[in-house]
Amino acid sequence: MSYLDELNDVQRQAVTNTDGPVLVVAGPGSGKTRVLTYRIAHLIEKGTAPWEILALTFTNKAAREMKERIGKVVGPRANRVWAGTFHSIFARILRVEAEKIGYPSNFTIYDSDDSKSVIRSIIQEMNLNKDHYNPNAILSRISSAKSSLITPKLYEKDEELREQDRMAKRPHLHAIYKKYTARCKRSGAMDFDDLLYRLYELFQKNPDNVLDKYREKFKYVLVDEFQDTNHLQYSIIRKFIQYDKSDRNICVVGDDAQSIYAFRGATIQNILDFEKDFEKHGIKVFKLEQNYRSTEHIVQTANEVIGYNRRQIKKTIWSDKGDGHKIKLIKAMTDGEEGQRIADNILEQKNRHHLRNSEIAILYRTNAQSRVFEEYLRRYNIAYKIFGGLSFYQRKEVKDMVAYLRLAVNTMDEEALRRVINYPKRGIGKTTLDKISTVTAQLDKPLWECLGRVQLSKRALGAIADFVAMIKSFQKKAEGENAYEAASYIAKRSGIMDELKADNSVEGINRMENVNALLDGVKAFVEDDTVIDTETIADKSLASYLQNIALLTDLDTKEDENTEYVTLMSVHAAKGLEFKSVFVVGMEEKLFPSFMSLESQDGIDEERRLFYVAITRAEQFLTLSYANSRYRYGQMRYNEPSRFLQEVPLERLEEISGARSSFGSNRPGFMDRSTDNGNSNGSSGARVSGNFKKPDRAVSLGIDPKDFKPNAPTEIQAGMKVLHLKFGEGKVLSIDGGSANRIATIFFKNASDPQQRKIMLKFAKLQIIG
DNA sequence: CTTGAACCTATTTTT
DNA sequence: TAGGTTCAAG
Repeated sequence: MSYLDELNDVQRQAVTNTDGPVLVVAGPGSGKTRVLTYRIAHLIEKGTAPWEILALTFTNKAAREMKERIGKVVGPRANRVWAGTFHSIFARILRVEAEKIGYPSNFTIYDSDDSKSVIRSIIQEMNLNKDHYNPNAILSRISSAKSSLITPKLYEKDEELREQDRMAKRPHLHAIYKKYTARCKRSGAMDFDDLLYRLYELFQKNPDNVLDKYREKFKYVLVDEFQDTNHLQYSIIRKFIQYDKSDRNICVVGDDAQSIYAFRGATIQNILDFEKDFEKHGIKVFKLEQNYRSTEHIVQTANEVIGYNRRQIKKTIWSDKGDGHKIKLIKAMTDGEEGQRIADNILEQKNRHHLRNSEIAILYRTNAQSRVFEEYLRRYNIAYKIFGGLSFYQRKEVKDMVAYLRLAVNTMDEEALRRVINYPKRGIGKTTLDKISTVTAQLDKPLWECLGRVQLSKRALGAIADFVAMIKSFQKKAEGENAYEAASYIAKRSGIMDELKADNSVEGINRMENVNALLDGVKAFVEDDTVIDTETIADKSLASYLQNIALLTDLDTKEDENTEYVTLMSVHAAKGLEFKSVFVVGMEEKLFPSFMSLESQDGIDEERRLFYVAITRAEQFLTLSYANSRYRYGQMRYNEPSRFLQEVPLERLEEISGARSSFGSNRPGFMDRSTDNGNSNGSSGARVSGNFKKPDRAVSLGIDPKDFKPNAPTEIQAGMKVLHLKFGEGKVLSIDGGSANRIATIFFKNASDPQQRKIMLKFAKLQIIG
């Protein structure tokens, strides 16, 4: 079996030890996916039927990738492996079994916006103080309750939780949880957590011995990114595998150091528990410690940094790729300067090291940071792509359209109903809706069923009757026609199309295009005949379409034909990816680590793991940067450099950038490393000295801004001597680019690294001096 | 019931 | 800053 030759010793062990419980601890870049996929391929080669294998991942992308790579070894059989995200696999099982626990099989899946909206309306209904009852906080509280298998009843009885809520001035949280649950149920809806929780409930109650069916079906279970599983997910996994006569063929793969979703209930406790739970059953542990991705400077920096965390599984990640390039640190005065300097460096790397755009990534802690980088990359004419932010399916117009589709499939879907009952405007306003809501709350029936039972004005009654008739016609279409026929009918008849057509603003046209794109997507769904996964029947109904998109995110939209762009994304989003050159920006206290994490050691530890993830994305070049000041919420804020910067080994750091001289000493602002042994972290507040205000560069160059009179951009020509406020005197070496976008390459004799800079004349202020 | 203007509030987020 | 929500007047 040739694929086994592509593995190192430990990897091969992890692949061929197929029976019994296995834990694979896999460092970054250690070939984790390869092990997982080859293990599955190996199982199939040795005679296991693909559909007897269950492989759980966290992202659609990971699942897709896995199937692809299995396919390369075993061929199209790979498609019949039950490989998918926790949510999608469980949803698939629930579609079949939901009625056993009182849900319709065509249940709606609520995304977190829907969940929040439910919570908002409950808060309103209960007349609670909005200042203390923040939907985000409440949802996360409910979510973690579910993830810990705490039902509303248990929550009510749990004094500790209740006390926490009282302390946070939201004593009625348990009541909200209860109502929320009831409301989802009467809407025939499951939120993301329910897809897990209801499956657990199903297995726990075990009607018709449904659990046995799945235990027998799945002979082998594999879990990717095990460190990101929560208690609930592990409980379900145990249901599948941990019982009397089980062979316990389970393999989990994970890295405790890369656990960055604790804020969503993930717990590395699961890894520790796993070892304990399967101790008696001959658990085998394999550690993948060789990093095939990065150079030693990068790997050792990562090792050093993560060493500051408490509690971790012992492992030594190493690389045989040689030292490579040192890690760069860029110090900037402002966020704007940071943006420019990063763009400068990207340009330089492209020139000097011949990197392509696609080999470069800028990673930040928060999505809001992308703006400045966008600005400068655009100026420099470097193609880039921003990931994250609002996804296609979260756009208002798309959600509106989808809400109609959802309603046509499941009229119990209250969130969809509320969303569109008066959009486009049809005279069913707040007052009417309030009256209906009151009745709904009394009867505890789906809102849809209450529409006819409310005392209302003639006008309102008429409007509602029209609306109901319309939705019923949609329902008929959804049942009788394929998804595209139904959807395009609904788009027209609902009035959405007319509403959008009427708006001729740029945004309006954009919205129209988005709805059309959605319809195109439906069409593609109907026409697409590729088999996505096992036993997928050619169900082209609207219901089937909705099931398909509910669990898709942004990344489903097909890749741009042009892939030559610099990647901009949050560190979270970068997990699992790799780039030749990585810029980790905004390395400042209160930003990275985030201010929300500063209160607890656990919080800091998680941020550090996040930093670890960021570092280990880089193959050859790693650049860190921070700014002394940046705009936040429209206000200038001063931040100290991130504590994590002090944890980067000095000897692996390259002192660079024009800023060096203005700092004076070797590592200005950082206290001597020896006084900080990593255990005294808690009281770090005063550790970083405040000497970060650089003298104004212009002043230090001896130029008085008053004497500086910049010339018009068009006057600048190659060969001229010019003066720049920041960089001082320089010589224009060449000029590229068209009239409006002329870029000058200028050599500044007094600037340090890089002395040669490309400057967009349109924006630059240069004075000709000769 | 609809509209516009003041008002408020901000992490990360595989699903 | 930017966006969403809320509130008071049409």
